[in-house]
This record gives sequence, structure tokens and C-alpha cells, in this order.
Amino acid sequence: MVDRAKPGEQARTSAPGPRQPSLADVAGMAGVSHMTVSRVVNESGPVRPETRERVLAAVQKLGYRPNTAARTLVTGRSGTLGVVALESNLYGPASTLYGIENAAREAGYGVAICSVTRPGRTSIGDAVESLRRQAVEGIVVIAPHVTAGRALAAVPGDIAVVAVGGGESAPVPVISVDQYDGARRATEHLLALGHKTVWHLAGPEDWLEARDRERGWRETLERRGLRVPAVVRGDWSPRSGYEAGRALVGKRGLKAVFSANDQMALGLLRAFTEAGIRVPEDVQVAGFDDVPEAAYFTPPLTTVRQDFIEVGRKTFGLLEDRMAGGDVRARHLVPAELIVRESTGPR
Amino acid sequence: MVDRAKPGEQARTSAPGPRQPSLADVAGMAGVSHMTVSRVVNESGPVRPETRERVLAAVQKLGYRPNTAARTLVTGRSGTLGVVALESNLYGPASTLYGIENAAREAGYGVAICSVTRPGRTSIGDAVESLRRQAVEGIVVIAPHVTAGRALAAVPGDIAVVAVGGGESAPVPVISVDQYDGARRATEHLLALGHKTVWHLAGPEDWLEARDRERGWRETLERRGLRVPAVVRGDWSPRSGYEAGRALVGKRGLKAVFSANDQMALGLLRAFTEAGIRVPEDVQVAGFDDVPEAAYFTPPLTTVRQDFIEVGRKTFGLLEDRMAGGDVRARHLVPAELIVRESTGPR
DNA sequence: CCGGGGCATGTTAGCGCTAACGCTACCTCG
DNA sequence: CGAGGTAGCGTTAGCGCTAACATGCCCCGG
Repeated sequence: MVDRAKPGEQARTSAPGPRQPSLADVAGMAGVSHMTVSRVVNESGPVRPETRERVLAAVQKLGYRPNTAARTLVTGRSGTLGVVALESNLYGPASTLYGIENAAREAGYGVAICSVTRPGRTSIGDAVESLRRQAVEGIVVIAPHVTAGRALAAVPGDIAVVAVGGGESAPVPVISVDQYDGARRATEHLLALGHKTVWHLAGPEDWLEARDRERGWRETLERRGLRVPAVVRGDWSPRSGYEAGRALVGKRGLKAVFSANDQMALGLLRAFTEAGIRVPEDVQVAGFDDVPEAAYFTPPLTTVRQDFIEVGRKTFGLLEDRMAGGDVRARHLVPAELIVRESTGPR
Repeated sequence: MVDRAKPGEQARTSAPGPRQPSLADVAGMAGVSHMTVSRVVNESGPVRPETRERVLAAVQKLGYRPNTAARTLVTGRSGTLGVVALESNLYGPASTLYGIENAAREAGYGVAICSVTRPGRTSIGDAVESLRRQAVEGIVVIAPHVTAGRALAAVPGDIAVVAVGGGESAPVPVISVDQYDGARRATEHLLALGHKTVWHLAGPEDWLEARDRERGWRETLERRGLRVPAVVRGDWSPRSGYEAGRALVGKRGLKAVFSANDQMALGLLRAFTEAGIRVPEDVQVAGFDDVPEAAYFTPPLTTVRQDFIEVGRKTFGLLEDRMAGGDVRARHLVPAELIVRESTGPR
């Protein structure tokens, strides 16, 4: 039965050498049936210790490696998850990706990624489709955009999908850091320092995280009956923070600014420095993300830390539930933590 | 974890649902053989236009999706590449990952990632092994560590592997940014400002990039017969840069420092600021990486830019060559570019 | 009017694996 | 001492797909 000379064997033109050993090859060498080898390899079903030894020796000698494609074909399970990631170096999304990969690997899953540049209905749809062809068992969409919600609604319902950090109205479970509460904490911290109000440098309008942070800031002010200054908007980049900072310089009553992320806060600090405004003496600044650099800005930045490992863990857990058939649709929040540093230090 | 009591007892806990349509289902609906459907789907072989229409209609109606596992099993090609990535948020590795994913996607490949925390012989070996089980056709190892070279030597030779940014003595092609030349440029730039020598804040000793940057700095000084100050070493983090900065403060003749990356340079700036040392008036500082923040540090940082998109493109190109059977072993360098900003500005 | 060569399709044989069941010992217990 | 287990294997039948060959058909030249 190990006679493989008969069928068209010289079909391979590019001659990749001897093909990978299969169960049958191992079985032949160990003098057992391929099923016994399968049982040894997968530890399914009883095998006599000495038989196992023979099989393992043959596996070792031949360098046998199970063929995932065949296994997937017959079992319908690939052991792979898909992640739709945003192609960006932004601290949050990148950290989230690693957090998920981490949790997945610990559970024995592989991870296939497919990045999208500009999330819209089609590109997320395409990404999901391309991952499905890779036979993933479940998909995580890192979709911080408002439009992502709509895109997710169009995703076929016969595969487990969870979204992280977005997908507001999406018909899928969503995990995210509690942006609203983080913004509230930062704002209240600034107010507690005695300011009459707090300005806000917001992120792009089509990012849910930007909206939530803005809402957290706005409602905190409103709850206290304080004046809500006009929002200045950036695009997360240090450059946009810098430009916003130049626009803010000279505003009457500018005493405290809450930036929607640390990178923009850095730009702010730069603009203020150039304008001769001292932080924290003249104006106090808080950011969001706690990037590793934040503690070493000039001055060190008060910010809101997000636990992305935890986000990854929760995301994976939820995806597992979905894959097992659970009908989870809740929104899961991971708490945010305020880190106080000199940029809001006592004067 | 889900406890499935006995193999084969109640494996399918979740929706047994109608299984995905197969070629046969489409064939049945279109009234043709499954082979004709295959030909339509893959555009291989002649099919009458009206037949094609019927088939496509059935494909559409049933929502047919080709089964990659089956296709892989029979063709031996999976259309997927593997990337062994470093689990870190470091700007370089993360950017490289996206660069590669980009190039791969444009060429129609999927990407599976497997991250390793602490690269050593075993973990890279494990990662490669785990990717092979996912039937990847080629593997990119983002391996900036010295040990990675040895680990790569132990990787079986029957699969295409290329390394990016490391793997010095590895028996595989290597792509990297020209760290040596980048460091040389930064150092010469600092010297051109009239300093007698340049200090160096190096990266971890077991990172090849750190070694190359240090060598570029050292040999530039030596070529000019200048004194080579003792190297201060950090771990890439802003914190380590800060600590190094505190150690450097007060050194006699400290006029110019070249930091092996921007994050550490930020720590340096912080330490100098706290010590009352002005940059660039008292000491001039250059970094490496050109992270997006660098232009907004206080002061804006002179640094060396790396083109990671280009690295990704070249890496993928080389991997393609390898997969096609080419025996490429060269070391490919992507040039680095010096970006001059205020931290080395004219006094 | 017939045979050869294409075009458009169908048929068959696996790829490597696991699920499901079959078969033989041997062992236990009433 | 026979019925009924169970450990330890083997055998068979696909999973969905593609490569290779087989078939029917029509067109055309001889």
C-alpha cells in the first residue's frame, strides 16, 4: 500500500525533492497501520506503550509533521483565528493585536492577520472574506471607526466575529477599554486642580474612541454646569497636536487641556513650549494611552492607561464563547486607569 | 477550556447547521459537473459563456466559498506566508510587520503571524514549526537578535526562509536597513558641528541593530583618530535612556550624544532637562528611527529614518525568489536617511 | 461521406487525514 | 464457564478539491 510509483509521480516540474512524510510513511516504518500513528500523534485512543515508542521513533526519524490542510478538511476545524487589523503604528491597535495573538497562542490557536488601510464597508468586508478563505474559525475585527459598525452589520452571520474597540451598533459582541470613564477621570482630575473648565483636543470624528473620550469630557463638564469650550480636533498625530496647540495659544482662560491621545498631547506640549507657555505652571495637560514615552515627555505626561493584554484576553475569551455557539452580544468594558504625572502637577 | 468528555461523543455542541456549500452543491444547482464549476471558479480551462453564467448564478445564490483546506491538500500550496514577529511595540519591528503584510497582500498571499517574546533558539524554532503546521509556503523571521542567527541555522532547510534585520550568520537571505551607515551619518553630522568626540547610548548588546549602530559610531570616530568614549548601554526604553542620561550628566567633555534609538533619546532629553543641561545649547543629541513623535520632542530630534515599507517590499520579493527555488543568500541593505532637527541645531 | 482535431464537458483517482466501526485477544464477574 | 466488557489494534469511507484522462460533439478538409 506504500507503493507510490504507480500514479503520476513525475508531475512535479519544479522538483521540491521528496515530499513530506505522511502518516502512511510513518506507519510503514513502524510496522503498524496509519490509524495507530494517528492515535499516537493525537493522543486519541489507547496504544500500547511499546507500540507508541516504535511510532514515535519513526515520527522522529522521518521528521513527520501533521498536514494541517488534511486535518482541517476532515475535521472542519483549522485551529486558526483571523484578525482584521488597522494598518497603523498607533499604539492602541498595535498593542491590541499582540494582546490577542498572545491569548490565542496560549490556547493553541494560530493567528492570521489581514490589515486594512482605510476601514469602510468594503475593505472590512474584503478582509473578512479573505480570512474566511483561510478557513479561520473566528474573526476579531479591530475596528475603531464609526463606519466599522455598519461594515460589520454586512458581515455574514455564519462565522463567529467579535469587535474590539468599536463597532458601536454592530450585531456582534464588542470589547473595549472604558474610554468614557477614562476621559471622565482625566477631566475630573484636571477640574480638581481648581480650573474653571477644561479644553479638549479631540481625535478624528469618525473614530469611536475619539467620540467616547469627547463625550466623557463633555458630560463631565456639563454635569457640573461648567462652560464647555469649543472642541479642537486632530488626527491622532503629533503634528495635528502641534497645530492644535498653536491654535489654542492665547485663548482666554486656557488653563487645562485634555488631549484624546498622548501623541497629540506631545504636539501640544511642543507648541506651548515654543509659545513660551509653561506646563504645568501656566497650562496643565493630560493625555490618553500612556504610551511608554509619556513618562519622559517634557514635562512627564499625566495620562490614562489602557490594559491591552487584558483587552486581548477578554476578546479571545468572548470569541471562544461565540465559536462555541454562545449568543453573546454584550458590550464588555475594560477599566481605564489615570496616571498622574508632572504635566498636571501641583504648581 | 471546554471539556469534551470523550472523543467523538458529542463533539458538535454548536450549530450543526447546513454545512458550507461545496463544488458538488453548486454543480447540482447549475446542472453541470463539479469539474465545470471548478473551471469557472478558477478560470482554468474553457467553458461556454452561458454555462459560466449558470454556474456563477448558482455560486452567488448558494454563497459558495472555495475550501482552502481541500485546495491546499491537493495542490500543496496554501497561499499563506508566515511571519515570526517580536512581541513588542517597538516602532521598527511593528512597522516591518505591516510592511511585509502589505507586500504579501498585494501579491495575493495571506499572512499568519506567530510572535515570540524572548527570541532564543527554541522559541524561534517553535514559532517556525507552528507556522509550518499552518502550511505556510514561506517564512519571514523578524529577528533582530544575535541569537536569532544561531536559531535560524537550526531551521530545517526544506522551506523558504528569509530574515529581516538580523540573522547575521544565518544561512538565509537577510534584509535590513543599513544601520552601520545610518549611525555613521549621524555621528559625522554631530562631528561636523565641531565637537571633539561623540558619546554613544547603545541598545542591548544582543541586538544586531544595536551592534551595527554602535560599530558605525565607533569606526567613524576611529577613522578620524578621535577619542572613543565608553559606551553607555540601554534597553531601548525611554526609562533606560533616562537612567543613562543621569549617568552621563557631568561627564567631562560631554557635548554630543548619539542614541541608538529615539525612545532612549527621549529619556536622555528628559534627564538633561532635569539636570539643567540645555539641548542643543549645551549638549547636542541625535537618535535613530524617526518615530512619528521625534519631530515634536523638546527639542525636535535629529534622527535617522528607516523606510520600512521598502524593507517589507524587498523582504517579500526575496522570499518569493526563495520560494521559486532561487538560492539567494546575499545581504540586502536599505539605505537610511539622516533627518536634521533642532536637537543638533546651530547654537 | 468519413476521419481527425479542436472544444466543452464528464469521470476517475487520489491529496493526508480522522470518524466510525470491526475484529481479536484477554479479563472480569455472576 | 459463558456473557459481556475493554484494551489494542486494523479497515473503510469519506472531507472538498484538482490533475489527468476520457468522452461526446461539431466543424472541416479530403
